[in-house]
Amino acid sequence: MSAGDLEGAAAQERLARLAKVDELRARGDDPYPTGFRRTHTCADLRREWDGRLEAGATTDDEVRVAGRVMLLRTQGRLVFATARDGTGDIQYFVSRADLGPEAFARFEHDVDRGDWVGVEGTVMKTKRGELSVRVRSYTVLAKSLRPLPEKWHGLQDVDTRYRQRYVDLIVNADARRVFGIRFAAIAAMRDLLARRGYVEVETPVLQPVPGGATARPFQTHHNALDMDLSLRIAPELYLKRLVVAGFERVFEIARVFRNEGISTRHNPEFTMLELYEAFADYTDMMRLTEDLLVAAAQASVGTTVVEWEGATVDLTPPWPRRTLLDLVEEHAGVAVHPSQPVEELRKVCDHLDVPYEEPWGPGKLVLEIYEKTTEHRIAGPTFVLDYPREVSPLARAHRDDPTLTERFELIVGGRELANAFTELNDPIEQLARFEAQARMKELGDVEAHGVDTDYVRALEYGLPPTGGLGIGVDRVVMLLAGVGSIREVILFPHLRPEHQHPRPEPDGSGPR
RNA sequence: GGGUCGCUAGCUCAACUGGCAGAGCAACGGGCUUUUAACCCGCAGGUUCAGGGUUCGAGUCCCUGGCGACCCA
Repeated sequence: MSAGDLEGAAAQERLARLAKVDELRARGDDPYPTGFRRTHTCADLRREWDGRLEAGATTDDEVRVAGRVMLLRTQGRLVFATARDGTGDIQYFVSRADLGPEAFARFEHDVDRGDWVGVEGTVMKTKRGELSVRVRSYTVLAKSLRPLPEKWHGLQDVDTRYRQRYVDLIVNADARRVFGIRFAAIAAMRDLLARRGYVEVETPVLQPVPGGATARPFQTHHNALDMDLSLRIAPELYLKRLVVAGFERVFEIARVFRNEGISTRHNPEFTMLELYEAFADYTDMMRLTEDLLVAAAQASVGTTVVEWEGATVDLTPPWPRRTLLDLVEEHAGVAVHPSQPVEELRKVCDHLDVPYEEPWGPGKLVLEIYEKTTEHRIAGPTFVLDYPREVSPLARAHRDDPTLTERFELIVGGRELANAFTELNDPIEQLARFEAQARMKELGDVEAHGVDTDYVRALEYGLPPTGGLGIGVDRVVMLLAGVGSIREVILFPHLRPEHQHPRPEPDGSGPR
């Protein structure tokens, strides 16, 4: 990699560090050696010695540790360096008396903040009580060429934080905290499902008929087969094929792709936990949702009461269960039902200032009224039950009302965190639902569900009664970490290209 | 898609109503044997996001564009 992105002082500094690389090599020291055998991590050192050494104590305990130099304090013939590894940090106590004048001068000159440095020495505690390694010899393990951001304020520029997440993670403890929560939450959910006998599976990302959600897919092309494929918008239809196959409990932590705008709530690729359980229905899925989120919260933040977007969210179960229609009546002040004629519902929309489109049937109109007037006001956690059948092409009709489905969404802070239903397992009805979606697609709905005839064929072999659940992992992590933007919980979020200078048009008018 | 705000040294930020582009950290040179964002002295570092315009004079005002943040749809 060239330094084409560096100018001025930064380029100068990089050249100075490259000169140090050359000097190391000239002396026979590899600035990028093959390895370093360490005896302890920083956490090991603190665990074994921190409690039993007094300030000023020295030992003969030999250790080898390695870390990135995060802070350097030189004090005449002493250097104090704070080094950090994956477990924590430790101070290197570097003394001219211990190293000898030549090696000491080399250390002062060679080592910059940001370098990876391994040391060999003895464990001690300074007069001020800081556990340290008294360094007898050191090895540069990886010479850094670029300076780290300011040591106190860290890296603040959000654009750079996302583009160079590695730097963000080096210098910003809060970024490390957020991703620690993410990894712990995912591990906890995976563990809980494994303990309950769920099998983790992998299903196709490249799909000929993207299904399982209403969303625009990314299109791609397989050259050898000369066929168009889509990146999956959900793993749902493949996971249910596996339930047909006899896997009674399956799940996948699936990266899915939706060709939509980018915002604080949307990234074009995000992570869903989807699971299916034979002989369960959506009420079982509610209990499982509670169990999963409580496990994730306890494992990652140690509590089920969290602060999010200025509100306190109490995840202690059970969570309220409210029907969508009741909630609309409560928040919009109108009783609606998908059995009403379209004309009546359009009048309600006009009254509530909810825009609608010509092809929408009563179910879609009811959903739109809910989303525009009610959903964002639900603090939650609340299970919103019984969505209209017209907008739920994969969910089983409600046992008490055929215009509705046995489906819920979990809403917290006005946002959908999970979506679940008693699965539709009647192949004839599924085909009819697909065909209704296909008609919507013909009328211009780019998000309408495609007809997956192989999925219908699978259903014809018999899908047992099944409950299914999808959890928006990124949004759950946002909740647990208390952050407002999905970009804060995705390691490498999508951004526009970094360097894009306007290219003058031939007529001189510039880009549009 | 619309609106508001932002972009100044590698990083974090100043620069009043249009009037000499600055500080701290980092770097570089020097001092300092118990520091914790160490400290002290010195030195260097700029296409003020890009392009155009107004003006005696633009970081600052206007226009176009880029990137980002926030709000709305």
